[in-house]
Amino acid sequence: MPELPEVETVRKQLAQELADASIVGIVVRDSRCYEGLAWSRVEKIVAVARSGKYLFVKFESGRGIQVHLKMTGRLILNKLTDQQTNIPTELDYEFAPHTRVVIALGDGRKVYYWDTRMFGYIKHVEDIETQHAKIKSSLGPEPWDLSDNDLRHKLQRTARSIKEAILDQHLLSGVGNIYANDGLWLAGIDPRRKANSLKVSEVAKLRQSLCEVLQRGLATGGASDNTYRDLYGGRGGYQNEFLVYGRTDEPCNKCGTALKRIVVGGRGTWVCDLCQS
DNA sequence: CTTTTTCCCTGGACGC
DNA sequence: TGCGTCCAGGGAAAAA
Repeated sequence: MPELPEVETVRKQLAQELADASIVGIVVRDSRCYEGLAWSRVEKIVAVARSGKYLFVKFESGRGIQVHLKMTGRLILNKLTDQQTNIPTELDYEFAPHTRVVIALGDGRKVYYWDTRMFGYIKHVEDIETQHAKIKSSLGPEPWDLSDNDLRHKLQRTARSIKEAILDQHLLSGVGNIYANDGLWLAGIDPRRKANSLKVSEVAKLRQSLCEVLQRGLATGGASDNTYRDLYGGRGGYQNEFLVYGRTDEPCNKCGTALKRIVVGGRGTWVCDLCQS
């Protein structure tokens, strides 16, 4: 599932590949993955931005597209040649059964929106800056963009579990199930604890831990345990170093105790009974 | 305002 | 082998 590190990985790749590029057409193969009016004109791309798990591709005209990959979405670039990279283009997304939207670029390249479960979408908007601002204002800050004290105040206002709280994009943005699980383990905090029961020192430790696991995700190109792939169809590396996520019955990295899978807020949750009490 | 519930989807896992 | 059932899960929207 694409979370902040995965989306940021794609954003960086898009920004590099689409600099000075233009879109000359969009073919919608499944309208459930596309919102907004259809259009056919040349749109020069001027920026690719991200807030939380949302992507914004901004056009010179002021228009743009908002993208959310949700659970299984991928943005895949088919290059005319791939001599600049060692990554083989083994998959042809032109004919892939789950390719939902095809974006044609002015130089002949194509960007494919691929999504099996179709929770994600591309949304075309007339005023991308206003749309970006609107989304951003509805999101909480990313873990490195607020102080320990600010986080503590936010957490004190809710009676939900700490895990549900940090997964709430209105409270904190960018953190999904993978990094929430690993961050809580790194901080030594039980995900079932009430958010407003955390001590000052625990809030600081949690924020620090979330920053750490997100940075690690960024450094490894994200987690490809499931369907996530980067812009070139490649895998990230974070799935090879999950701290607890998905590791049912495997030993805790700190104490060796078998990790357990529980359910918190309806989401799969992995804990070490000894290290997270 | 806060919290809960429902819904959107399909591939893969599982049971018989 | 094959069929039916269950489950994963981000976020919008409605309901409580």
